[in-house]
Amino acid sequence: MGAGNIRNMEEFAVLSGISRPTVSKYFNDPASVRGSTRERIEAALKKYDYRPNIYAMNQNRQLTKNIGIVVPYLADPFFAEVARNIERRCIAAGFWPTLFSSHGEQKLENNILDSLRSLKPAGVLLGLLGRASDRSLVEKFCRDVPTVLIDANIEGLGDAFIGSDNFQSIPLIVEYLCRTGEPPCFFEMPALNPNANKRRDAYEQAMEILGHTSQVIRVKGETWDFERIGYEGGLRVIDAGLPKTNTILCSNDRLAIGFLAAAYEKGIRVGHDKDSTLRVAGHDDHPFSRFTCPSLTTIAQDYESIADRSVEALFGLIESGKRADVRSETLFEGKLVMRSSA
Amino acid sequence: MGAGNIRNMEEFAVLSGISRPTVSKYFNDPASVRGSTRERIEAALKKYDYRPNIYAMNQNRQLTKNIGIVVPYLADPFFAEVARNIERRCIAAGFWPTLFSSHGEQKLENNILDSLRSLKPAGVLLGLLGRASDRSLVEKFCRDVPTVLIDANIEGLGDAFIGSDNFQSIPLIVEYLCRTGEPPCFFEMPALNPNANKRRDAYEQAMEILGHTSQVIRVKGETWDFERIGYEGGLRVIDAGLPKTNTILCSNDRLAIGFLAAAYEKGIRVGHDKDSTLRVAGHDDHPFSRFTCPSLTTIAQDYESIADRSVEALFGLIESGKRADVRSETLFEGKLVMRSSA
DNA sequence: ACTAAAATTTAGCGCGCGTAAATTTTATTT
DNA sequence: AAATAAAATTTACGCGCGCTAAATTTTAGT
Repeated sequence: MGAGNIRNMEEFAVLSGISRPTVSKYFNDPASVRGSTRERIEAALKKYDYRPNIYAMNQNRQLTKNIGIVVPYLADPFFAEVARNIERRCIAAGFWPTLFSSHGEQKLENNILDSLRSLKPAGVLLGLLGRASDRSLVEKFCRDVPTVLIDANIEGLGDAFIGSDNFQSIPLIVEYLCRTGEPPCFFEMPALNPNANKRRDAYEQAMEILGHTSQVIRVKGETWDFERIGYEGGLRVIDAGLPKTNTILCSNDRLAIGFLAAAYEKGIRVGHDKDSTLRVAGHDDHPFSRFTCPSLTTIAQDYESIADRSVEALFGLIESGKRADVRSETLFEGKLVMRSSA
Repeated sequence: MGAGNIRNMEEFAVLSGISRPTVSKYFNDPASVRGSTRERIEAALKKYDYRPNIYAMNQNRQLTKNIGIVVPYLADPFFAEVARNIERRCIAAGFWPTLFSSHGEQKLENNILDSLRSLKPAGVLLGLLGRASDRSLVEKFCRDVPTVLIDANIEGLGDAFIGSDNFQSIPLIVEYLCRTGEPPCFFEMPALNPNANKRRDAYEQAMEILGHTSQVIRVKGETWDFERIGYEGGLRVIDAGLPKTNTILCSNDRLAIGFLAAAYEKGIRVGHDKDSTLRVAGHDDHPFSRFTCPSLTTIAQDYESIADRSVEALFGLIESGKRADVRSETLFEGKLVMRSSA
């Protein structure tokens, strides 16, 4: 018996020998019906391959099973990886995740929030652009929809924040670099989001504690093509004469990838060995950092834990049915990944 | 006047002084109502900020304004880039694109097709896993939903295919490599989709025409972590003694990135200059290929044209209201991008 | 066998909108 | 200005399911 025959839940209910309200209950939560009932429904399901009309389902529901996942820039494999992990967990929990990318543009981010409103999601995992975000618009959104912020911690926004602890990870790698060679200068990322400034501040703090002088390579612009910024910045730095140190800590791996390209092009050997004249380190453990030349010493963020905790936090909100009394912040520690570049 | 006041289209219609069905018509196509009517509705829209309930909208519609975009592996920036371009065009045309990634897994791909069915999309842009796809399931899906295949051309599936012309691009780069140095061997990608075999075949053809002997470095496995495969393959090839040529054409850039990492690690200098002992080329012009060490000579696929043409093809299908009589195949030519690696 | 609790069924309203058919308004022509 | 066609609007109905309350059946425990 094919699919197209069954037009609605009523028909399917008759065919499965169960009343429609019970079938409805089953689709809302299979565990809410008796085992024997569940079996009969599932037997009919295999036989007739019916699925409820999601539009009719969600129309009169105060809350859907939808979950929005928003990332600022999907072409960044870091976010692709985060999104993938989150997606999987949502599906496993019986939700419908929908992935959106702002592609670095405020206009798109605003459109996404608009669309999300229409989707009446049970909750949203929101990776904001940061500085380019429309603060008041996002604020309004967060008031209306249970929201967990990820990656970029915009003060006061959302019911919770899950991200990485820059003030742990940066000192960790700064100390490693100082132990094993010259104290690093810091190649900052564009000030797109709070992570940018936090990482720079964490660097300066760590350097001060260790008794060294900070040295920051500043960056203009607000674009997300970090490789290019790292590359061009690298060329500039190298042409203008290297900083007073042979060690460069990049604010993230994508910058480091660009920087490595510049160094390579300029014939400067990068690495922690004797033959090298420059050390370069990154932050994030970007999926491709294992395959840079040389392989990149960096801080690994725990994608799985971040995804786990984010989804947990959101589900907590959803299940409680109320909004968070206190905005919680969960920061994960990064792990030092020692490879060849520093 | 705030937002929350208006509960449905009826209320909004009263407030705007237009009948509900006309308002409904407006939301379906603003151009379908008289100019004066449109102005009154839009004035009310600014004043009251109402938006229709998408679930109620789509419930009784034979066809929604949804468009599904499916890619096999979103963590690959190539697909992220394709998806971004397609998304933009769909939005511009007033559609609701939804992005899905199979993340390399058949089970996920099947789930996505399942979900898509429920979404009743006007059409789908489908980048299939390829060999890992459930052919009969996809076939069924394509019968039910207007579908344009992208990237991976699975024979007979979908109403149209848009992709790159491997039999143009591979000979192009093979000839370039032969002109400028030793004839290349070919580092194949895992046989995940038709592109894998086509590129290898195109290589062999091109070599034969040029009077050279083909030499293929074969690869086992069916995973999407091409960098790792390129890296491990690179180590193997280098350790076992290089092939009879100093030139390696990789089936795609991600493999090349891994290969470059292996070469670097082994202290082998890659490039087209005199000091180098190895040349490496790729295919696709991956967003990061500009920043490899050395920068990667490759074939650029025209992302924008591919996105344009895919969306055009799908809109054609949607507007015509009927399915394609003949399955069309549109192949875009690649352009040679000469950088430092070969 | 009896009882309380849990699950299911019956019955029926309402959601917010699409849409066909009937009617009115507007634009065009004579 | 009247006639006619075309466009816009109104009337009226139905979609598929959520949800609830009351009635009934089934299950589990004494």
